[in-house]
Amino acid sequence: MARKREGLSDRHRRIMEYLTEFIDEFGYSPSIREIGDSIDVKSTSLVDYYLNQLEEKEYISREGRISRSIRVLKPMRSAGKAINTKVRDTARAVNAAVDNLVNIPLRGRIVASSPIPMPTSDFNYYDSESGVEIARSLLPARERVSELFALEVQGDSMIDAMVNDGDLIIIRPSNQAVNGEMVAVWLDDKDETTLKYFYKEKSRIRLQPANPTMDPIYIDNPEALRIMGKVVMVIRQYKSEIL
Amino acid sequence: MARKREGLSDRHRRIMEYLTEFIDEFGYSPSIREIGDSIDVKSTSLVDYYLNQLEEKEYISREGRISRSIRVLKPMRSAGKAINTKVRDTARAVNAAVDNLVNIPLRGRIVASSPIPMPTSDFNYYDSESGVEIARSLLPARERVSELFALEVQGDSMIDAMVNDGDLIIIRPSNQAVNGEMVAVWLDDKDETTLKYFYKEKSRIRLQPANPTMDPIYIDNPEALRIMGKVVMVIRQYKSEIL
DNA sequence: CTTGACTTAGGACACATGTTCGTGTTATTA
DNA sequence: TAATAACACGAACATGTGTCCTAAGTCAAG
Repeated sequence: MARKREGLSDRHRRIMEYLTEFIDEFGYSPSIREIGDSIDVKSTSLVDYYLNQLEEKEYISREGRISRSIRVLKPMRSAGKAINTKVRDTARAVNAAVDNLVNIPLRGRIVASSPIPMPTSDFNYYDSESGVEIARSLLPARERVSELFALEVQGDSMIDAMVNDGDLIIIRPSNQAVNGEMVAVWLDDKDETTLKYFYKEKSRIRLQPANPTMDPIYIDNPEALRIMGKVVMVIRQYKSEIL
Repeated sequence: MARKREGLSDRHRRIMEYLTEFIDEFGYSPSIREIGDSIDVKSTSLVDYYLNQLEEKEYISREGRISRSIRVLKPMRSAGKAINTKVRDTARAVNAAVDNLVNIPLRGRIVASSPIPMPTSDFNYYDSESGVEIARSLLPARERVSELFALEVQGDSMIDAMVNDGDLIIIRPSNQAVNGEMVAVWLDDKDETTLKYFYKEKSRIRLQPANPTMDPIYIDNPEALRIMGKVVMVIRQYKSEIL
């Protein structure tokens, strides 16, 4: 059993999954004792102990002395067993369809100087990673939600794409693009990932920065460019210190 | 006082509004006594009585003996009209939607060269259908959702705030700010609205652009600056032509 | 007027639920 | 090995909270 102070222990993760699913199903949060049962912990104080840690790490929030007041800040769904995965996925898909809510897996960070971490062919990489919840109404009508994934931008290297440190970008994997689409591309010669508007011209490819004050890049050799996916959305959150 | 068995009485309506707003704001349902206070009813039994009627009419659902387990099936806001027409779906779907999704009114466009259209003191926010739906999990924990509104940015004039033409910005009205917060301010001398990080220094105010390559603006006279609100989120959508 | 359905109060009651304290156990580090 | 921090249990406690019983006021119809 791990004893490090950083990160979440297995118990923390199971609690987060239980909370996420419980609230998703019933619409209100479970009691401390119910949480205890779900992770085979007998004493309410221990659950309280874990909940305080989760609150500390800002995975949940709750109001003192108020029953069932837990709110999940970073939803976490269980990967489940291989068998259950499909069921759960369809269940989630159905839910999402009616719900208007989709959960997009957060696949890590993206730095300009390295390639985009793509989904390993392995499919149940939903792992107990936290995801980003998006209202379906914000996405294009027929977007294939199940393919989407999210990345957190690290560093200021994409300011010419009007993307800032800490921004979330939501991407649909694809190795081709239509003119005018915002794509994530890997440039061989520059050894970096950027976000640009894609335009195929007669004999070259033009990559246009989102920032209108900046000049386009021209690529003559189509081999030197690898399209990783299409950018569907960029989300920037500002957390206020005090409320 | 009406005595018809059909329809909702004024009290019913007030309870529904209270429930809708409370759950929208806190993410969990109020207790019977809290509901009682909100409509000036002292006895819990009377509230229970009303809640049973509302449950009978399928305006809410709740679990026996479980605290704060009320779920709103037909959301109702102060304006009086119910929003969302797709409420006829299964109770569960609606619950999830109501709990996890918040609808933020889209109040119009914002141009750098004109002040931010603020909420008319009048309370009928929810009149227009157009709103932006956001998963609650994307917002700060205790954000007072009911105050938020969204604006669509028009023009390229805010690129130094890393905000593009067509972006949605979500704002919480406020006339003051804490150091480090991203605020929407109106600058008297420049006659324009901008989004900047706010820093109050000894004798002046520093407005720092989000774009790290750009220089800050210094304001010596605090009167020349009007804080309109705090920026909570920026959303940029890329619609792809073909799917 | 009488009846009965509906509405309102007040409060007792049981138990659900968050909090806290004391104690013991396990792992990490000095 | 000893010390310390993190983890774990159980029980006592206070109070939050839903339920239910009694009683009474209000209004429409017979």
